[in-house]
Order: sequence, then structure tokens, then C-alpha cells
Amino acid sequence: MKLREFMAVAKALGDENRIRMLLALQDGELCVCQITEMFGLAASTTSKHLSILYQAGLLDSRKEGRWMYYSLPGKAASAAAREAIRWAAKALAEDPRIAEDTARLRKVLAMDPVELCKRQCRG
Amino acid sequence: MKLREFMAVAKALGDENRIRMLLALQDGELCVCQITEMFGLAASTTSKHLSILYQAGLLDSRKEGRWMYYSLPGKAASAAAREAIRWAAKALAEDPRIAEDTARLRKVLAMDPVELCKRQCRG
DNA sequence: AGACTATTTCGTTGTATGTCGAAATATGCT
DNA sequence: AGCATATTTCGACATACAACGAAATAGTCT
Repeated sequence: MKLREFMAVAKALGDENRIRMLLALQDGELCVCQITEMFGLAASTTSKHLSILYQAGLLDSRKEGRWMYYSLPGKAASAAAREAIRWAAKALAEDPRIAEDTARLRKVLAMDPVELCKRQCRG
Repeated sequence: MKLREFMAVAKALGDENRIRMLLALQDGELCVCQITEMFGLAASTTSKHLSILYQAGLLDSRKEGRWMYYSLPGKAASAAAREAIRWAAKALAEDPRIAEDTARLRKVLAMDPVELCKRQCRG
């Protein structure tokens, strides 16, 4: 991995909201409005964070209709990026705030995605 | 590892000069003026960077007379911090810029430390 | 004590970045 | 086509941070 790539990854990991978003994706893909709901940020801010993670190679993305889904990268991704994610996940496995995020995620997943997105866009 | 600690580590890794300093310590401890010489920064800047790495738990320090030596942390350090270092070292093992740093380090090690420090302080 | 030296702290400056809201883009639905 | 909606881009603002030089601190040596 070149220094330039590495710095993109390290800087991407250097924001608390981005780390929390990354770890929230451990149980599977989420669309932007689900993540926006989870963290209470402006949709544009959420989008920017996800874009930074994506450009660093820390996320995959998939567009389905109007929805954009982000997920942790598969085997095809850079080994160094996947190791970074593993490091973060392992290091924070027992953090209470991350556990709260997981609980909040469960609530978000229980909501109807369509209604969720409507609310976001009127937010 | 708590989120707060993790963020300190991630932010510490998020600066190019700090990463290069961290990796320069892989072959053993160095004093501040040796690192200052290697990177061509102001001594105060070097000191600040090393302090940030130290406070994140990514470095040990040892004072010997006027000299302050920094080194990678031993087994006693946080496992998460040591894994972060291992990740960085592995990811950048083949980066040409890091290799140049290693070459420059050899030159610095070949200099007389006393003369080196004198030059730094007049820099 | 006093001169010298290595490091850190402090104050300043410029740049980078997180955040928002508004506008723009892209897609689905009727 | 026209409207609704999800996401991104843009512009503005505030904060964070890296860099420097000067001053302060901590140590050595005569």
C-alpha cells in the first residue's frame, strides 16, 4: 500500500462519526437514510462521510433505484483496508458507545425504510 | 479499548509526518534531534508530533540527561495500540517513501549525536 | 553560579475539515 | 411530462490542527 492510500485510510478512520458508521455496517449494508437516522446528522453530512470512507477503500457501494447502499468491502478489496477495518472492529468490540449504536441500529432496522427516508428528507 | 482512546490513536496515525516518525522507530529508539534531522521540521514541531504519538499510547519515552528518547511501545503497552502499529508497518512495508526514510535514518545514525543536536538547536 | 544545550510550551498564522442548508442531480411513480 | 424522493454537490461558517519562532524549562558541564 502506498503512503498516499494509507493516509486516506488513516484520515478516514480519524473521525468519530465515520468510525461509528463503519462499525454500524458490520451486520450488513445500510442505505444513507438509515445511517442518517442513526446518527442524527444532516443527510449531506452523512453522505460526505460515507464518500470519504468509500474513497479510502473502506466501503463498497451499490445503487438500487433511489437508494444508495453502503457496506463493508468484500474479499476483492485491498487487504490493507480490510485489516484496518478488522483492527477498528476488534479494538472497539467492547466500547459502550458502539454498543449503543448497535441498539439504535436495531430500532432503525425495525422501521419501514420508505417511511424512514421520507422523514429524513423533510427532517 | 474505549472510543476516546481509539480516536486518539486514529488521529495520531492520520498525519503523514507522524506515521513516518513512528515507522522510523522500528529499528530502535531515537532522540528528538535525530528525528528532527531526518524530517527537516522545526524541533518544536517534531516534539509536538512525538508528544501526540506518545499520548495516544503509540510510543514509549525515556529521558537520559538532556536527551529524550522515543521508541515503539513494549509488551506492556495496550494491545490495541501495538496492533495499530503492526497494521501501519505491514501496510507500508513496501512504500518507497518509507524506504527513503530508512536510508536517511542510516545517515543520521552515522552522525555523531552530539554534533547533530548542536546543529539542530542552531538550525 | 553561570554558560550551554535539548526539549517543551506558548502564541500566531495559514490550511484543512466537519457541519449545515440550499441547490443540483438522479431515479421512481402516476 | 410532471411530481416526489434519495443522494450528492456547493457555498458558507466555525473549529481543529500543523507549522513556525520565541520564550520557558530542564538538564549538563566548567
